[in-house]
Amino acid sequence: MSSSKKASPKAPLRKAALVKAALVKAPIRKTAARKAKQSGAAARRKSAAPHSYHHGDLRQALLDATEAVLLEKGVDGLTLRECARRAGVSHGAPAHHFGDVRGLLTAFSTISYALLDARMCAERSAANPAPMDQLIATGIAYVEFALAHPARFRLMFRHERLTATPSLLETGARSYTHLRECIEQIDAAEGGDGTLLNEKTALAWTLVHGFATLLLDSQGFTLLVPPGKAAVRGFLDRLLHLSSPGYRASALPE
Amino acid sequence: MSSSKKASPKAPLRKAALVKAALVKAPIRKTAARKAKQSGAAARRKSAAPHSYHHGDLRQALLDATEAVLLEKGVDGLTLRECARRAGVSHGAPAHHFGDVRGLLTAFSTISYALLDARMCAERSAANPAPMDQLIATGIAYVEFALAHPARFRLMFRHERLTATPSLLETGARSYTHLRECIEQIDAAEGGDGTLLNEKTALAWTLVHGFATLLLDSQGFTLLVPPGKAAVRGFLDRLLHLSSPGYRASALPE
DNA sequence: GCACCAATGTAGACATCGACTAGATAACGC
DNA sequence: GCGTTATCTAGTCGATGTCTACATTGGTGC
Repeated sequence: MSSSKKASPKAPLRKAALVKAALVKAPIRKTAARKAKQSGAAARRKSAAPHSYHHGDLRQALLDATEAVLLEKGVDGLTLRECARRAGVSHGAPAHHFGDVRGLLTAFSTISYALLDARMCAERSAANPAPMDQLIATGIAYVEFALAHPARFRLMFRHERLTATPSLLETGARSYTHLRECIEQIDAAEGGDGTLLNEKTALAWTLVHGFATLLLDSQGFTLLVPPGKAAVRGFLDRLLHLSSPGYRASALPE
Repeated sequence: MSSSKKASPKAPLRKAALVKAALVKAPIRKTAARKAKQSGAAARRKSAAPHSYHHGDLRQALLDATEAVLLEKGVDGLTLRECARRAGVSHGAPAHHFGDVRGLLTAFSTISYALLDARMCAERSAANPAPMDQLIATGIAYVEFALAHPARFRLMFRHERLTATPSLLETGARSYTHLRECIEQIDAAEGGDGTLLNEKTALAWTLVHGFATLLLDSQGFTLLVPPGKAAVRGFLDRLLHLSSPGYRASALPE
């Protein structure tokens, strides 16, 4: 039973369940149900606002709970029931908003991609307008998002846990678009003829994604990178500069 | 085996369970247990070899089952009980060899890292001895391992599902060592003074790891890369060549 | 006002999972 | 042979995702 723990706020719920169990299949009395409802609402919302049987904004509450659980336990430690508990709601309630766990994770990932896009936009517009600086700022934004939201970032690429909805694909494509635009700007500034644009875009994406992924998931890689947020940023900056001839090349070196 | 049960290989097992359940706490009769044992062994091994209560090589059988399940269902679809079923053994048996599911996955990952190392060794020794060719061959080996064994590769970096045993860390460090040696060879050939060696190693690792990871886990990245194994290899080759000035640089460009 | 309805939430059931335990069996050293 | 140890079976427990039946609510149409 979901109310098996934490005596105080959920006690009435458990009491109602016990009453029902004792009556064995008897119809739930409305009075008991009403009491359970009210204190349940009290538990789920700290405010003194009037409660109701319905949550009010369960969808957002579940997304918030998802973020909290992801932070604490990672993608694999996340369960639908835990999110429901944190939202102060029964374990079946999320189904009305997200269908199943894939639906919840997909919605959460879509939001995460939008956050990544927002960060890349912000860093890009704050950076020097020189094309290479634009690319570097965009790449750093990508990595810093991953480091700031590791569980979000990991989930975004766990497509076996997600459903490829149109909005997920659309928001997911935006980070690519940013990099692509930067590469095209560099190519134009260098008087390039558009050769190797796919390769150059892939090089930039590969670099920032590989860096973020290894930093998050490889013990050994961490030893290569100096500790501290500023030092990591500086290291990444050097990496991007080391590869900068590749973005300007008009033909393959060597 | 007095009871005729060719219909289902597990019928005798189930029957024995029912018998035991019916007797409720009564000691298991050795005759029934023996029958269950023998046909259980028959189910687990297709050969006509003499069966025994003990599997003989359950550890390897579980690792084989792990590979099969990973191929079919991915890391998240793998369960200890499914591996036990495929090995023809009860669901508790794996605990004696791997402790828990983390132990099984850790052992499997250690083997996978060794396979990656073997592949990198082979490609490296088969390549042109020129330092840059050595690096490119090593990088391609890394990516081709990931593409050939996607579930293995993904598991290797899911450290929240693994235990950092010494052998895992040791085998896991070898791929880094390969890249590092290639970078040092290039630096020596260019008459470098060893500056930026960490950055250059990270650049190479980042590139191949990001490429492999994106190719496996990003729908959008796949669109950048031409289809087909040879085309992917060629694309990666161009990426590595594009970044080649970075490995030779004696200082940061620009 | 008011009856109805779709949306939302609760509670229980079910199969399955990982982990743990007690006990059965086999292999091995003596 | 005999005892010790490793291996395997079967049962149990709490937890999970999903499904279903039912309760509650807010709104819509009359």
